[in-house]
Amino acid sequence: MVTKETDNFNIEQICISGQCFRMEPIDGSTYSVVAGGRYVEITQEGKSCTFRCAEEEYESFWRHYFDLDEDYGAYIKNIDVKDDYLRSAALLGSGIRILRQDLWEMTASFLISQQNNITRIRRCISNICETYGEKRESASGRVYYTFPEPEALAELEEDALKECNLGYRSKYVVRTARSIAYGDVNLDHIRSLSYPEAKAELLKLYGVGDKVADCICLFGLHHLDAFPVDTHISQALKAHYRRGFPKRRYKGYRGVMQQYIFYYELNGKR
DNA sequence: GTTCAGGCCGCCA
DNA sequence: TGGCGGCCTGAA
Repeated sequence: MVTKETDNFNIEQICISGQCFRMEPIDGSTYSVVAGGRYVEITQEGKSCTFRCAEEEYESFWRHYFDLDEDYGAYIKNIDVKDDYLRSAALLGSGIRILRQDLWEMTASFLISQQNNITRIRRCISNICETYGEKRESASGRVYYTFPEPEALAELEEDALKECNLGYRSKYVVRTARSIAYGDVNLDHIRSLSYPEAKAELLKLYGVGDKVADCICLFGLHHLDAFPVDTHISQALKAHYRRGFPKRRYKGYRGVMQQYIFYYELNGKR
């Protein structure tokens, strides 16, 4: 058990922000997270966060995974005081962080995300993990499944993942798994590239377009300059930034602003 | 019953 | 280079 005081960290907001599909509420204030072959339960009460894992595991993995060494308050403080819309969005989603998730898992996940709803995306990924992932048990006795390696999916028929409810996205994931497993695209190499270079390389993957590539860069490579434009963001930009989003002002952390806007659009209009 | 999801591919002008 | 039809499926 590790308990930490946190700023600008809210596990519920992160869960429903839609960047991680393997995080879910267990009860009111406790969430489970599967990442990097690990499992943890997190309980938050105000600023106090309790991670149900050993101190060593928190320090070596989860602290970095949740990007807890970064000062998101500084990003929020830099928001244009005249930009009421962005300030409201950042206020609502001030507990969001850009998680440092696995590159391959993000690639597959955002291939699945296209033209899809978040509820179904979660189910698709859960199905894939339970069918092709590795079954494990946490110290607390909870059974969970890891995300399968590309090699495990590369050998499948292109339509095999329709069994996991992927629909037409099945061949995107299988072909991409092959490209990676057979070395046509090297993820380790991509990790060493700049944002534009990495994006160009990801665009070679079948089923990866401009938007998905940006999501992979933001969530799988932590390139905070990536600014994925989906239907929601596109509509928000039209409504609130007639002359375009001031990307230059937020250079270096545009993706954080994108997440505030995305979260605000989906959860701000109750 | 309809619409529409965190789009992309393939085809056509 | 840009526009458009088609695509699996199931929440809402």
